[in-house]
Amino acid sequence: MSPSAVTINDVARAAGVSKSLVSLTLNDRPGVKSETRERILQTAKELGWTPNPGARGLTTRRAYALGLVLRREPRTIEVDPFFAAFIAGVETVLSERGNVLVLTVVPDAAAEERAYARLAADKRVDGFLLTDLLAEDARIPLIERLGSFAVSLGAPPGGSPFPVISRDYDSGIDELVAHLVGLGHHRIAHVSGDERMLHGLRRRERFEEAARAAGLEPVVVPTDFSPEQGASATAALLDGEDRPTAIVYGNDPMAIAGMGVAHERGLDLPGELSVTGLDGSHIGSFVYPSLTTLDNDPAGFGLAAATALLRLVEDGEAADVALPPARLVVRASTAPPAR
Amino acid sequence: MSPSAVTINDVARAAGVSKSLVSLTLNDRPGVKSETRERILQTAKELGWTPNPGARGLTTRRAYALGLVLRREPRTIEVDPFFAAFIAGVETVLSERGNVLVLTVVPDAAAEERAYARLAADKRVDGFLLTDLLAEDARIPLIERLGSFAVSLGAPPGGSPFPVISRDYDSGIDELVAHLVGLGHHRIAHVSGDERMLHGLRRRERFEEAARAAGLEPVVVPTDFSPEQGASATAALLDGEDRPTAIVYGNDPMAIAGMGVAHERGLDLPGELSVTGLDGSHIGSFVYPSLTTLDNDPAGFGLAAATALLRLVEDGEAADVALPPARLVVRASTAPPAR
DNA sequence: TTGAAAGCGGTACCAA
DNA sequence: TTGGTACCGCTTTCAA
Repeated sequence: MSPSAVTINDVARAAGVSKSLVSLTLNDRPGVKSETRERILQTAKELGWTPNPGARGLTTRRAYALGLVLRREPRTIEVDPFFAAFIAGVETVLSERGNVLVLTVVPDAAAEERAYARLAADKRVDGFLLTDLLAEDARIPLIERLGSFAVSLGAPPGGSPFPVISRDYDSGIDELVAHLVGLGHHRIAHVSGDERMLHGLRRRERFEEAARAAGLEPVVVPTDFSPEQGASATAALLDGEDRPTAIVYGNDPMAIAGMGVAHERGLDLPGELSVTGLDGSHIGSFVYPSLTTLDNDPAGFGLAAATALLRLVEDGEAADVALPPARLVVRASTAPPAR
Repeated sequence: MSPSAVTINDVARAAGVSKSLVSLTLNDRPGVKSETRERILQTAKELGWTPNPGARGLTTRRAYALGLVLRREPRTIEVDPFFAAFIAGVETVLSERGNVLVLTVVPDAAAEERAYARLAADKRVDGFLLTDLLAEDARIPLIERLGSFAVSLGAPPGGSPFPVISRDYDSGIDELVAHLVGLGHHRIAHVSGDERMLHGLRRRERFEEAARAAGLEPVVVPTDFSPEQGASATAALLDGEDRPTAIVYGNDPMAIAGMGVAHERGLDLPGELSVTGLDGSHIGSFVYPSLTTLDNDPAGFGLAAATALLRLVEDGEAADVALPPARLVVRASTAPPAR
């Protein structure tokens, strides 16, 4: 009934050979006469047989699966625009290699640790994709201790035993600041994301460097990357003295929330306030004014990360990957300051 | 090294019993003296043993995993705000029962069918969570044919052999229309979502009924649920004659895009145009004006769906579930028409 | 180049 | 209440 009732034995019998030969053939191993090999491949296809990963893993000690554990506040669980495309990128690699993605969403650090430990111990996955990297990320030593593998999006400052997939965002931030300065802005603020996160911190640092290099005194309001805090940071900036004429937000959702606050106060955007996001999202092109931002390539990240991780799992080693640098996407939310 | 090097044999040896007893104990089966049972449980805990799902599944014919296949246009892959919380809800159920979620994102119908077939044939999952239900959804007969299980979010009109998780949205739409009518709106339009999708169609139908019941002539512009089409539908409505004073969008992202278009045309919101979303998203409270919408409970859906599906897989049957009705969330984007 | 048999980590049946 | 053993589907020696 269930189409997969067919096993290696069925194939062996139908092809008139032993299980061993079927196994050797399927795994592209030498030592099978090419006629036999053809016949086996043929009948396997006819029967629609595909090896059972569970049974296979019992001897190969593989799960043929990769894990992604997302930690998100239950209060405001809503995943960044980044992830759908990231997962789709991962998927393109996995599906053509018979692997699968195991996704887990956890509410806090304790549950997170349990999730990694459980997935590794039960051999549910062969390795992990590490996103939202923290400066001192406990997951890296944890995964080492668990005897599993990983790749990280971004390079941990302390170094990592695992491959790193990175993308130059610094030059994009330079460009973005130059763009604003070129428009005539002198008071530029940055509503930064969670600075315990590597990309939040790095963006903040680079923003400050770029601003100073342009002779400006950088103003930074740190947040946790949530729209809420993006909104309150904006309110603080707009209600304070020396109101900025441009605000660079750590991500698009915060920029959108910030625009809401500015509109609420009756400001004309971008005339009285220029805003930019970061990590360009789809919805960013449809708000008013449409959002200037730095693009990102979540699918590219997913593809590179999955490829490297699979390679690490299979060959025991894999190289770091550097993706093409982020690019500036100029839309309608930035303009010369009206003054 | 890897903590899970410990197997049932290790536990049996350490407890001084046979594998069989360990297995019986772990599966809460009768016929084990309670002292022995205690001793086994104790040593299992000490050794940190947890049964290997792959090996287990070999005889039980279970994967101890559920599947979620998402079909998304590669062009504009960005997943609805619904999914993160939905998955988190699923997770709460799965994690405490030693199950896991396998997530797949596919670009088109062909890949989708392959994904279901593969997941089922390879016994990677015991059943599927069906979201974004279509009016005539080919996935239901497909999954039956594959000999697997499913639960669907929403009730297929043709009926379904699988449990249905549903939530009354009709009364919410009635409330929403009544809210607008109460404010004094006479020309209310609906930018509907993809009408091949069950919830898109149902919302449209109910909107029309509610409008007619209030003595209004409903205007509907169908879309595919994307912000793009939300934007272009809005442009068409605003530029046409007999411009509506209120627009009900099929989801929040379209409403946000629509507000962008209205702002771009210099309209004052909500004075000159009231707008509402549907399926309340987090970001919707931070745009300007903050979005009136109908709430949703993605986590509740996830919890109910996973519970029912697991029950179906284990007991061969599970009842339908009706979640509490959607409620109106009135925020700042709706007001009396200025005229 | 091929087949037989053992073993991976469990479950299930049967006899003790 | 217990232990022995066959077996799940596949990979991997090892002999033939």
